[in-house]
Formats: sequence, C-alpha cells, structure tokens
Amino acid sequence: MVVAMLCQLKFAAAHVLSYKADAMLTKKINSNTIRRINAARVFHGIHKQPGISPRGLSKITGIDLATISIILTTLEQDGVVLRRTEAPTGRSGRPNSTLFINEASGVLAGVAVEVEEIHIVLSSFSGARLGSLRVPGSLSQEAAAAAIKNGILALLRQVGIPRKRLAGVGVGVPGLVGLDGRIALAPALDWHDADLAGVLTAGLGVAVHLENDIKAAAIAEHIFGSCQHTADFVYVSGRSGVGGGLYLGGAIYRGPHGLAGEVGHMKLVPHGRSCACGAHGCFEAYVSEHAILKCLAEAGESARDIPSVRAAALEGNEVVLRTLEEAGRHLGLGLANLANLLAPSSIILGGGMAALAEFLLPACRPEFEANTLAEIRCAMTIALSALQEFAIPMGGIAIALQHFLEEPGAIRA
Amino acid sequence: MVVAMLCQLKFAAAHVLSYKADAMLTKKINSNTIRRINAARVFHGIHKQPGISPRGLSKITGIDLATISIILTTLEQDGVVLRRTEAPTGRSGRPNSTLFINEASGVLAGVAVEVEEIHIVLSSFSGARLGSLRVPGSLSQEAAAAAIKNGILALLRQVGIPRKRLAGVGVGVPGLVGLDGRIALAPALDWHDADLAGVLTAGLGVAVHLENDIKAAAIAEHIFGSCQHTADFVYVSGRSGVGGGLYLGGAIYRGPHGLAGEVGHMKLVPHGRSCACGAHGCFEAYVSEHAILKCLAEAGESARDIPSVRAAALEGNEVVLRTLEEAGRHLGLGLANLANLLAPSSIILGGGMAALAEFLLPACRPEFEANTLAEIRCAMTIALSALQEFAIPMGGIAIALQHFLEEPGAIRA
DNA sequence: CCATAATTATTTTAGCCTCTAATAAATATG
DNA sequence: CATATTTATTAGAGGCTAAAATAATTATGG
Repeated sequence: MVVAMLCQLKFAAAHVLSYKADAMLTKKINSNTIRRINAARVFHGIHKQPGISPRGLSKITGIDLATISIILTTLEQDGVVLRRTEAPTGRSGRPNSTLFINEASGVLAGVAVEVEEIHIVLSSFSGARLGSLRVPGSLSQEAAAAAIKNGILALLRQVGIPRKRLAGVGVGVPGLVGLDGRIALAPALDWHDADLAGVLTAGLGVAVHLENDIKAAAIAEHIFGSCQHTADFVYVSGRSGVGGGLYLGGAIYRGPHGLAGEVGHMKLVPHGRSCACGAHGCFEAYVSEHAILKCLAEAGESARDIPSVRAAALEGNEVVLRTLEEAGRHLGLGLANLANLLAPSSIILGGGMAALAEFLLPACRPEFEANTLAEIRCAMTIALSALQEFAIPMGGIAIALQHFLEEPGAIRA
Repeated sequence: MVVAMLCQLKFAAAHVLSYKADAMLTKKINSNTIRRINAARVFHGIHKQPGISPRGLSKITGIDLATISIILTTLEQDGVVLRRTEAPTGRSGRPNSTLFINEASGVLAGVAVEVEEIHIVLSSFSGARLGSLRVPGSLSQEAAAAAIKNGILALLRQVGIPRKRLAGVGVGVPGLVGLDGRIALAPALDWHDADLAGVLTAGLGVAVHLENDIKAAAIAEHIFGSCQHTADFVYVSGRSGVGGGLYLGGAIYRGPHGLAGEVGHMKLVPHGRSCACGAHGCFEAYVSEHAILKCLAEAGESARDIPSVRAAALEGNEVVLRTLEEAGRHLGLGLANLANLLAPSSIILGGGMAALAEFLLPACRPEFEANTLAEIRCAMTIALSALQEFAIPMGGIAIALQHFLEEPGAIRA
C-alpha cells in the first residue's frame, strides 16, 4: 500500500529537465531547444497513442494547445503526421481531429549483427515489420558494412519503397559501443575501433546508430515490446554470455564508459563453475545458452542448440529437465540480486532464457522469491521478451526511431 | 585505451536535456524553465569554482555573456552572489570580476536521524560546517520533529544567525523515503507514513527535504566529498544493514518506487549466513557493522562497537584480524558484483567499512580484482568516504543546497 | 425541414519572456 | 594616449501562454 502511494508521488517529484549538474555545465539551452523537444514530445505522443487529438496531446504533454497547433502545422507540412476528422460520435460539439504518424512518410531499418548471421529488418514508424532478411555473418567490418547496406537496399526494393524514404538505421552489435553510438569494440567479431556507423552513414546517406545488442533489445522492449509503459526494467539475454540492458529512469543506463550491464559476471557461487572471463561462479556460467549446452554435455546429453534442448525437454528427457531445473535455480538467484539492487518494475528474459522459460521458471521463481526483499518483489514482475528473435533488430529500429523523434533535421527532411 | 577514447566521446553524446520519453510526457517546458535552469547553472558554476569570472561562467555553461550578466544582476540583487574585482594580475586589460557565493546570505541545515541519536549540522552554502549538535534518538515522529526544530534553532542562536537566513533543511532517515521527498517509512524508528518534511516545513517556515540516509550520504560525497567530479559512483555504507546509494548519470537512482539500492541483500553465498531479511548469504550478513560484531562474538571475541573492534585490530588481536580478513573477502566479492553490474567510476565505502578499511581492504582488493571484469576494474577505483561520520548530515545539507539551487523561489527570496 | 442556440475543438492574435548578436562602455597596461 | 580586454546595454528574433475568434458539430424549437 505504501508502495502504491509512493508510486503515485513519482510524477510530482520527477523534474522534466533533470538538472544533472555536471552534464549540464556544458551545453546551451535556448528557445530552439524548447521547440525541438516539444516537437519531439508531440511526435512521440502521437506515436504512443495513435488517433489522439490535439487537445489530448496538450493534456498529456502539458504543452499549451496553441503551441501544439503550431507544431502540428509544421509536422503536417513535413508530411510526417496525418490528421483525420473523427466520425460523428453522438456527442454534441465539434468532433476531434485525430492524429496519426504518416506511415508512408518513411521507413526505418534495424540490424542485428551476430557471429553467425546478420539479421536486417525494415519497418514503418509504428514498428510494423515490412520485411526482413538474414545473411551469413562472420565478416570483417568492411564486409559487414557492405552486407548491411546491400541488405537494406534489397529490402527497400523488395517492398517498393524509394531509398530516400529511409529515415534512419540502428544496428545492434555484440560488443562495447562508444557513448556516441559510433565506434564499436566487438571481440566476438574481431572488430576493433570499428566506425561502422560512420561507414554506413556515408554509404546510405542517412543517420546510422550503433548500440550494444542487448541494450538495443532492451530499448526495443520499451518502445515496441512488453515494457512500453515501464521506465525502469532490466532486460537479460545473451548467447555465449549473458548481457543486461539496464533501463533506468526512462533510458538505457550505460555507465561512464558504456560498460554497465554486465549481469553475466555477477558472482553467484564462490569458487563455482569456471567462466570464460577467468573467474568462477559467474551468473552466465550457469544460465547462458552455452552454459546450458555445456552442462548437458557434461551430463552426457549433448545438444546442438537451444531449440533441440527445448525439444528434448518437451519430450520429457530427464537429464535435460534436471539440468534446466538447476539452471533455473541459478537464474532465480541472479535475478534476485538484480532485483534487490535495482528494484526495477520488471525483469524481462530474452533469447534462450525466454525459449526455455517454461522449464526454467518453475525452479527459478521460488529461488527468486526466497532471495528478494518482499517490498521489492511485490512491486515487480518477471516476464518474457515479447519480441523474441526480432528483439535486437527491432532494437535497432527503436533507436533509429528515437533519434528520428529527437532530431528536428530529420523531422524537417 | 579504447576506454579512454570512449570516455572522451561522452560529452559529445550526452544530451543536455535528456529526452526521457515517458517522464517527459507530463510537464511543460517554457522560457521560464530555461531561465530557472540557467540561473541554477550559473549559481552551481560559482559554487563549484569560487572566484570564477562572468566570462568563465559563460565558457563552462555555454550561456551567452549577456544572459549571464542578467542572471548575475538578479542573483546579486538577491544577495546570494558576491562580486569582487580582481587585484591587478599583470595581464593587460580590464581585470576580471570574481564571483562568490555570498556565504552570509544564508545557511543550510542537515540532519541525520538514527536510532541512537539525531545529528544536526549547520553549514554555509559552500559546505563549511558552522556548528553541530547531537541529541538522543529513539523518538516518535512528533518528538523527532520537535527535537530537530529545536536543535536547528539552538544551533542558529549559537552561531548568531537569524532564523530567517535558514535557506533549507535536508534530513537523512534510515528507511524508505517517498519519491517526493516527504513521506518516510522507517521500520527501524517505527515510523510509518511519517510526513516529517511537512511537519518541519510548517514548523521552520523553510523547505525541508527527506532522503534515505545512505542516499543522502552518497549525495554528500558528490557535492562535498570524494566524488565531486564523478557522475557515476556507488556509495556503500550502513550500520545494522548495508545500504547503497547508486549515483548514476549525475543523480541518485531511486528506482520506480524509491526502493533501489539494497546492496545489502545481494546474495553472495548460496545457503550462507542467515540474514535479518529471512534469506541466507546476504552481503550484509558478512560485512555490516552488526555482522562483524556478531562474527566476533561467535569467535569468542565480543566487542561493543566498531571503534573497539578497530582498537583490538590495531593491537593485533588475531581473532579480530582473521574475522576482518574474512569480512574483507566478502566485501571484495560484493563490490565485484556491483562493479560488474554498474561499472561505476568509483565505489565509496562509508561507515564502519571505512573505519575498518585498513583491515578489510587487504583481503578485499584481491578478491575484488579476481572477480571483476578487467575493462571495468581498470576504469574505476575503490575509495573511502571523505566525510566520515558527517556524511549523512552533510547529505542533508547537499540536498537542501540542490533544492535551493534549483528553485527560483528560493533564489529570489 | 430549416434556423438558431449550445457545445466542443482548433486557430489566431497580442503580449511577455528568453536568448543571441551587435554595439557601446569601462578599465588597466604600455 | 592608444590598445587590449572585459563587461554592460540594446535591439531583434523566436518561443510560449492566455484570451479572443473561428470552426464544426449536435440539440432544440418552430
């Protein structure tokens, strides 16, 4: 009850412009900034609630109706927003205008670069998938850039949309991405200081943004997936390892060097299973896809990949079930640590964890509940990724969308 | 090297006005907002760099000199800022004006409410302690409010400063504080829904803000202590338990219900030592002040409090040293988890951990280093609280200062 | 069925406030 | 006294808000 009450107080306390002393001692704020932000807010409001009226926008944004009106005029002129008149509703009075993002005005591309393959998705502004494409991975930076460019162009042709309507691209890579969203360091791909964003921006003539794959997936869950109304959640997923996207206070938290979120290396068991990082007892040594496959191999039940593990579990294979139960317990413990520390509104499981959830969660939940403070546990949920294997490319699209929403140049294009 | 490079990129990427979609869909931005923020930035700049010139302020804030000039005029009229002319420096040209916070214009009060006692500190705007006072604790909410009020008034009399020059009060309490900074839930004090801030605001006629004690201490480290130029750090301290202040991206992270930061209940050892929370193997069951005293008691070396533990350790008491070594190892493990997850610039130890640091750290460091990812470890430090037993009340002062800096009403007062 | 009133929604207008850039003023050095 | 440096002032442009005006409906009454 107290929690609910405290929750209500949130918006009263939240400062719109968070005055972060250090970060803010550097850049200027002027009326242009205001307009840009307000335009973005209007656009975002329409995106979030298609069919909203100008008055409704004024209500949820707090922006005066007159201002909304002016902003809408420019957005309509730019062809980014469409307005229709609502059919008579029986109420007396002039009917609402209803506002929509003009889906015809542009498309976004999202890319997941993985070791095995590159996954490219084309979508409308509202996140409707228009087409997707997978090409083999394991490429040099240059080859990957070319493959991505060609893939996007091929998809555009396939869907019959002219190249200049591409409004932005976002790329998720398995590695460290600089805080400017350009340079990537991806050991798994053997990329070092790879300015993929720069190369692609030049090649495609449109803004391209890089992001760590798991963080991208987290953003996707926020914009398109199961956390659309949640400002504080943790996304946990991964392949060989386990990564985390810490969505804190309405944005991904990257930490001072972009290194934050290495949930896979939380230590669960002193002197436990050895991990690729050189330490022992890491979370990912128990619950990553590779770890599960390895545990199975050790137990004499080799499996090729997660789908085959799932199949074996569905068939009732005892060894597989026991192994997954064990992984589930460790999963519960790891999630408990996350919950205790960050008290998010929810924890979202992606990748193999989501695929195997029905076998992991029965053991995970009790362990999680036993190890999480009651106040925190009661105010949160554990859920599965809504986007599944599209999480990372949709993350790219979400990032492209966010940048599009925030950059006036793009809106005015 | 890459880390250093990525670090440089930070400011290019950081948006001044972080467009946090959800949080921002509610409040309005207008030119007033700009002025308020700019005034706060100017004040903050002077506070951070006393003696700075208007031109210097313009440079670090990016605000035009004309705007700076106007803001300074009002700040001077309000008596909050002083301006002096620099003595001739040998350089040619008109000498700088130098700007200072007018220390005489107001004082701030910070309060630490603990179970045993209430600690009240009076300070100038620049954080210079003018006086402090300790009164017995264990009070009802009403009694505590009265004690705090009387204590502050007594200190003001003692220092000879009229009551109306009190510009703000911040209070750290051991418990959950609502996100509006008013209502506190403090089981240790047996307070429930205690609107201490409201009562005190009414009683003192000045803005009073509540904060969790550890979070307050973290803010104090940022404003006055060892993290003045660090936007991302974790403060770890506590008495009976272990709390954490997560300072992320230039502000305390509270989480959706204000519950974030319970570092004390990270699980370090499956089925480990039992904790007051009902679970086993919690961080605080190994390293809190109470835990250390309990471990010593179990080892047959009862100690009354942390100073006496320290004395015994200094005398070379083997049992005490071994116990602290053991605690240090667990401390290292817990800090490694924090580091891996959040990759902060530094972790600051306060309270008993700081007092016993010389005995804890030798065992802590190797454990920490073995369990933290190299990239993260290399980009961070572990340090001790610079404020020691004044951390919490100074945190109250820091909070009062922050609010004072951000609220135009206060500046215009 | 038509005209008018009532209701609700949006746009325009006027006013105020902010930031910026250009201009003017002030001060110390050589 | 001329010059360089720093600060103050003054239009000018753009943004937001409140209030008035306009627009598009439905209800009502003849």
